[in-house]
Amino acid sequence: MPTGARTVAAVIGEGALTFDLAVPCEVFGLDRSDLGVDWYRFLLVSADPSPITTSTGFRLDTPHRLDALAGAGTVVVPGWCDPEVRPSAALVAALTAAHRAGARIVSLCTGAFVLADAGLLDGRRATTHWMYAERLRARCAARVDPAALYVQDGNVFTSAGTAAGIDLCLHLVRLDYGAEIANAVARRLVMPPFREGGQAQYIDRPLPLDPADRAFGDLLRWAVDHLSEGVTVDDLARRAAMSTRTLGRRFQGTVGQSPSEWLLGERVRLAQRILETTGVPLEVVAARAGFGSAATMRSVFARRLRTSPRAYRRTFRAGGPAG
DNA sequence: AAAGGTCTCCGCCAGC
DNA sequence: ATGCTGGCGGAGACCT
Repeated sequence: MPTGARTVAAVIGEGALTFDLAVPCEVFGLDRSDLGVDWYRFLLVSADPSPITTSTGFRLDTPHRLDALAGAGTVVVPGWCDPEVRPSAALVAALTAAHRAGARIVSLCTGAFVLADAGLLDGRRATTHWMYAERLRARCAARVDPAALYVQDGNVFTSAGTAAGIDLCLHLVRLDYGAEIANAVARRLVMPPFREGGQAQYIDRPLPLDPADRAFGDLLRWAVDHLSEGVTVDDLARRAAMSTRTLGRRFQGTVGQSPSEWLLGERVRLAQRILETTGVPLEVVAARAGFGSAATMRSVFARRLRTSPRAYRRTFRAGGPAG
């Protein structure tokens, strides 16, 4: 591992959004030596002459300048004041140099526009706050996914609106220190270690009380109530009296996921609850959550939670580290 | 651990 | 025309 790999630099500028800039400070910048691992070295970097004035109006004197990016293993760009304010040539140069040197480049919310202007998103999958997705598409050659909470494409990471930045930062911790440490940090932040569903569920919808939507809600409730019976996509379609083709489209439009993706997420969520609250054998947990077998549940946990059912139970059953 | 079988997704297109 | 629907089939994910 190259030197400085555990160094995280967050770059802010005039008008920095205070919540966004606080996210990397909180996740990477606090002393967490009590977790028993060598924690990150965190640098708050200003791209503009310091002190800068934040979006909230208070002034912030940052200890580092752009040259600090050179040694960082991870560079985070929190939400920028306004996507129309273009990053300076010096910032673009520092970012591209860091990327060339192998650093992970991370944006939170509208920070994605800075990455776009640096040419780092071209040809990649990316996301940003859903209100800005169209503008980001127009700005660069990225495949913008407005439904994701965060997207990793190689060593370029982007996340959706403000709070999703926490999800992404926890994802980075998970990559660096593993699921248990990431979960411990999540508990400290009083955050779920892994949020299901993407930002589609937070996007404003004009007709929330549409009868069709209510019927859809009933369908989802029915599915959740019958998870242990091994509900399939066909079952859902039959229940909803529509073809699987139409059901798939409705799901994508309403939930932001495919039916099976959603089903799997619900099974995982149920299994998590059973693991947290009972000591029943994993076979029984799998059956109750509607997985075909404990082996299937295990592989789904590995894929979606980056942990095993057993490890999950060990971490979250009764009395983990205090919040 | 690998392979064969099943399920799911999604673009396409025609029908209402 | 417009918009929703649903069958089809290949590709690929997923399960056993």
